[in-house]
Amino acid sequence: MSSISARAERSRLSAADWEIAALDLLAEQGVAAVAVEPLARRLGVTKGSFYWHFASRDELLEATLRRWEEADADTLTGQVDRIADPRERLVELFRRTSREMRSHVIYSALLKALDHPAVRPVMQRLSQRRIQYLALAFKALGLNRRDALDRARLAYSAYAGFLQLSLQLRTPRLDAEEFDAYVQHVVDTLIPQ
Amino acid sequence: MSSISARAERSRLSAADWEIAALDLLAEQGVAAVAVEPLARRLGVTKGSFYWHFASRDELLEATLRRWEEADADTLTGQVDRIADPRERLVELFRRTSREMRSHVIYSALLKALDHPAVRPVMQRLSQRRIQYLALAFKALGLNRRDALDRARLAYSAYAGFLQLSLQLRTPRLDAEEFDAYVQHVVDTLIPQ
DNA sequence: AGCTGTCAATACGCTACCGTATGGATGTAT
DNA sequence: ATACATCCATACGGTAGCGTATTGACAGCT
Repeated sequence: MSSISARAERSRLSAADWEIAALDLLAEQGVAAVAVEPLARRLGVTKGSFYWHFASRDELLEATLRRWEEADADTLTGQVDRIADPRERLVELFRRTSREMRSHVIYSALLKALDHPAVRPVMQRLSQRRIQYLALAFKALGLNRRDALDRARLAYSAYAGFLQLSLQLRTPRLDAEEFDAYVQHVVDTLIPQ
Repeated sequence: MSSISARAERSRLSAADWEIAALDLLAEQGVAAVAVEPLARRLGVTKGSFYWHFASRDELLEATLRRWEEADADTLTGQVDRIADPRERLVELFRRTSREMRSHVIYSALLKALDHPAVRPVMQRLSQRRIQYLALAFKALGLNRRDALDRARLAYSAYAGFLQLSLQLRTPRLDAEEFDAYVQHVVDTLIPQ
């Protein structure tokens, strides 16, 4: 029998469940799509549940971004930090960055919501950290302070811009081979020696 | 006398007036802010007027983008086309691009709305044209087809990314001197010789 | 003076979302 | 078995925007 309810099996939800679902939605449809009622529909509950876990939509957004920043944010640099040779480390960072995906989708979605007061500070911190990391790496390659910082800005801008262009614009998609060639070109152009 | 109405002097409006106002709003607050009722308030009329000139909000958006694409879009390349030396032409293009402003604000706002069906095709055409232009310029500098196209993609990505980062993120703002130095660094890094 | 076309005001219904209030269901401890 | 805390449903009121229908104001022409 049991017309108990549409969604059986799923037990009750925690705040974390909402945050994870919010991040999924964010990745798929952007910050604006992270709305209470759509999320509730997606989770098979009503917003009566939501407002038990969170005080407001903004609180959810902030929690979601916090979670993302802590967990997902800088796994990449961690992965290459053990590479001793500075040039190899940079090259490998570029390579890995070019293959990561989900993280970039979210980053790109957040890039489109920089006017939102909950998003901007997160992205400011993140960009700052990453640019500093790059600047350090370029300094290790022999560039002076000035050039290293400028090169880091350039590389990071190229990264952000490419994301927008390829993920959002769906410009004539590069196939795998073209893409690898492009990454190689970027490496050759932006990394000294 | 005359409590005739709040807004006196202003005569009646044309479709073009609405498009221009829409572009202003777009530059200031992004695509989402181009909404009928706020626009009407701003123009000191009600939407009764709007729906005489346009069938829908989308029609306004498309008209506005068309206007922008035709008028504002590629004035820059036109300005440098007469420079004979290919390297000087590219350098000058970079320099001028770095000083233009309003056009970039709009471009950057549109970059954040690439998921909108009225926006994407415009930006696709524009990016395509600009990347092709850059690729040609790099070929004139002696790069082979492959490298020229990749370099064009890289330069254009750096442009788009920098816009997002500096206009939207309000990252520790570069002052004029730092900015000029950065542009010079970009020129030195991306333009061969 | 009256007609007609152009632009605008008002009033309305509709959708999608936010947030609140209140009560119901279910598990766990006693 | 009862009591409490936890999680959820339902129903409500509010805002902001879209789009429509109807009527009004005014200018130019005849």
